[in-house]
Amino acid sequence: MVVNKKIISRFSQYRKALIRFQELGMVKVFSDTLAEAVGVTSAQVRKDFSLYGISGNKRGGYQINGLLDELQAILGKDKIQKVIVSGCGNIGRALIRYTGFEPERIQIVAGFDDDPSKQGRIDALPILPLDAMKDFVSRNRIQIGIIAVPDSAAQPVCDTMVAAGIRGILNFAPIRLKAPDEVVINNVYLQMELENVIYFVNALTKKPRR
Amino acid sequence: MVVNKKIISRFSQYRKALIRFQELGMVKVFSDTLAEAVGVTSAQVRKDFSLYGISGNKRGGYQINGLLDELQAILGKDKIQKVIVSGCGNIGRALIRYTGFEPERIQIVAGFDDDPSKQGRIDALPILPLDAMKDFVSRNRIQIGIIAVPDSAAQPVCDTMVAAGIRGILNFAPIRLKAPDEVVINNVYLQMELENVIYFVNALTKKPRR
DNA sequence: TAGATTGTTAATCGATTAACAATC
DNA sequence: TAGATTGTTAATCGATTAACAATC
Repeated sequence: MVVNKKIISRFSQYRKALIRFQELGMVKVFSDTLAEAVGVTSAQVRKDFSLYGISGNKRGGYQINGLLDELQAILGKDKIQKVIVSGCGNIGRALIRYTGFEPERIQIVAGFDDDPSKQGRIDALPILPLDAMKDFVSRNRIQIGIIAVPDSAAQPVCDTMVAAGIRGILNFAPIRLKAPDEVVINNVYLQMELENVIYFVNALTKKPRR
Repeated sequence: MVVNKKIISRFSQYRKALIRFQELGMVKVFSDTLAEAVGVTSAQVRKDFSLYGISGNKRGGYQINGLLDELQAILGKDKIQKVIVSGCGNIGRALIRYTGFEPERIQIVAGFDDDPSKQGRIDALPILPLDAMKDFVSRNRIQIGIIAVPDSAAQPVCDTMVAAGIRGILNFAPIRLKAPDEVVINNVYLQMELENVIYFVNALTKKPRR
């Protein structure tokens, strides 16, 4: 992968901050202001932008409107992104019902689960057996999938997704998935994130200063 | 913060891999083998261990048992970690019901939500109003909290947690929380993780090679 | 002993930041 | 014009890796 994951995360955060600024009626912004809002240095902001050929005005900062357009395009916000979810247990169902995606133009269009008791519909969203994935994905030209199944099912589900034509996966199973290089995989390891917090809390309480 | 977040994440992963190895009946392991399982270099593994004073045998690798004990201690697995969840909507409820925490000795002991329709119990777990947090936290000596409330409520809930004595927070709200330096905050920005996948999928499909 | 693996040092790599010339 | 901010280069910082002496 050529570009860094972190710069894209920052773009997401810049975007969020800019939307807030815009709502406050602001029209332009300095690298300094944006940096502060996101918690990075102003050099970082300017570097990031220049790396993507985004330029401002030498003394007037950046036009929020134009800047947002550029970021939207980079992040693929210019069109609605359709996503499927595999595994409709606790996490899967929460994601399906999660209201934070819609305003970001991310739309979950179907769930998949082989447990018949979960098939049918969740809030108007069809929940289908895994068998139906390939057909559904190609028919609707889906590129992105979320894996929210238990450990043991994660790799086979991943294989099914890849075979169905999915190009990018957000994985919640605490497993390192094997997939061809051209498939993008991003892992969200919940226990690990929590363990991280626990470690640092323990570390700080043990040696109070240092 | 003195130590790096990434090394702790790797410790979590080493630990998981070692448990798998142990289940396979393995007794000792080489840095090479462990590295492969986690997807890092063997130098990384040895460096990480030596940084924490963990040593192996010059020709016999590492004893899995002893290694696990050390990692458990570092990660705070030597005792059960009690955690509270604030916000019992989609995400909060999913975390409460999530079965992946228990085997990791992470125990969610209460939920908090000011919506009376959510108060009561979820699967035997008490769901209380935020008012009750301070008392509950100090009585049960809780140090860790999860924030799974909508944007606008996140900062006040964070303040409540800090006031109640919480030392570490795992935050799911797409917001940068403000808290005193000694409070550890780890953010899980779900939209951002998905946006990352979307970006790289788009980037790869646009310029197929490079 | 010969061979293999650790532990650590030094080299490399990449990302962040400081600094400043260009310029509006 | 004087002042302020961008865009970029060079310096710094930190993390990863290569390499190898120590040693079991």
